[in-house]
Amino acid sequence: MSLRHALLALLEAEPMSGYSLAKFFDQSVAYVWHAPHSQIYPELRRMEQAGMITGRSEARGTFATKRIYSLTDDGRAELARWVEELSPLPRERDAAYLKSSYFEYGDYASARKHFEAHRAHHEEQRRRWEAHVKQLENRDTDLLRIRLAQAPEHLRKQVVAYKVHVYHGLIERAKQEVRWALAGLRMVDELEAETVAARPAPAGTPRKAVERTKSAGPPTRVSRRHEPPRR
Amino acid sequence: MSLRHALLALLEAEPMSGYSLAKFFDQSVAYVWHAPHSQIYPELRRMEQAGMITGRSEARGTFATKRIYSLTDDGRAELARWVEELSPLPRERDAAYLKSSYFEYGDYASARKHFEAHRAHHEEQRRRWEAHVKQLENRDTDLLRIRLAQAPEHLRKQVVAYKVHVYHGLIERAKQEVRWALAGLRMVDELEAETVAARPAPAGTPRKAVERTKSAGPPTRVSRRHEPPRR
DNA sequence: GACTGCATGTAACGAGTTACATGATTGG
DNA sequence: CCAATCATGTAACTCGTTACATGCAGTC
Repeated sequence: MSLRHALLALLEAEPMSGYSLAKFFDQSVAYVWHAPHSQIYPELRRMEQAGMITGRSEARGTFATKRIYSLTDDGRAELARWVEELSPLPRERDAAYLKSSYFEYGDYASARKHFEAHRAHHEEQRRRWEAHVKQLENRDTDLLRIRLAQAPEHLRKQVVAYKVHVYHGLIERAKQEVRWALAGLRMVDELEAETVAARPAPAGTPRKAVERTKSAGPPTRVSRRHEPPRR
Repeated sequence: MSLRHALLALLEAEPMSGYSLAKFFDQSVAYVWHAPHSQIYPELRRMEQAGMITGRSEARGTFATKRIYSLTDDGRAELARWVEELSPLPRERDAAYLKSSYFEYGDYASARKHFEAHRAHHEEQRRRWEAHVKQLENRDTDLLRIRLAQAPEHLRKQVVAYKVHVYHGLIERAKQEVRWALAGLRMVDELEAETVAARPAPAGTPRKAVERTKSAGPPTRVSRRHEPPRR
């Protein structure tokens, strides 16, 4: 139930409406745990039901109202409990790596396209995280300012340090993914070079022809060969 | 829909029952994408409905039967399509890092406990992946042998290479996570040392006493401080 | 005859995604 | 008055988790 606890942590900084919560969420927690507003509003109602937060309606303009939620003691206790508690680390589930395991069902161009996209994605992520960690280090986000203003002096250092450490971790991860993608691209080059070497084409033959050069063997399109196993 | 395509890929190697599928799954794909059998059986039925696989019932002993699924041409096409297709990389969602961002709500011991568990988990993962990649490199798993026996010669190298690359990536990731956890532990030490320095205890005072040494200020247990925000 | 492995499921729930939907307020 | 932004939702669906449930087959 990470969403719930992320919301508790945000409300610990300051009472807010669901809308502001969603805004702050996008600018902070969402870098680590994404959630759309359609998940936030109902969760807030469930949390209120469970007594972790209370909402009071506040006027907005003449006719409209908004609902401001604040933490209850139970909510604070739940937040503390969650932070203490070791949660089981999730099972591995990585769609990109799964697909990469089966690139032999596609061609070299496809493998390259995927590794290239992987690289681009994680470079972008890295940029975003680096920008954000810089803000954190300068204590330059709205949320952090609020939090620091409230935290007792001896905790301020920790408030920043833990978050910075998390973002450094994310950045290193992103770098690792970029390295992995680049190594993947090099690997594809090598595999292709070997294919070419194994089937030497007459000088000047365009690269494309590689697919169907040898005449030996059955018509071997890449994904053929599917008789039921003889046993 | 990664589960579906993982199953297609397994069936591409050899027709199998749901049960064997689940077994092979656990010994291969599950290192990258975990799924329990309760998810596999219904998915197989849906895939049959969709025409990607066909099942025939086969006798087992005198009374029992089992259902053996094989890929159809549509299934093969779907597998090829999926491998070609760029799927959007998933949004970040990391419960452990999220919680780490808020370690200031717990005490140093709790932060240490978490980083320590993180380290242990990823060291274990690394061991498992290293063992598996060794098997892959030696072409020493049942599934890989089947696959290699069927694959046209020019694809064999790729079949192994892509998988090995994936596991190398996972191993590097695990190492990175271990480094992150260790850095976290060092950080906690530093934070605690600073706390001690800021509240100098009489020489000879045992470390434990740090928590309640100074008499100035309110009774400040490390994880206290949860009055509603005064403003 | 008991235990282990083979074989296949259901049901309830929780979490997350995408799309649709509506209306008030504020500032230019 | 129009657009952006504040504000709050619902509905349908997919995916995944956990627990419960059943029964045959082979072997010691």
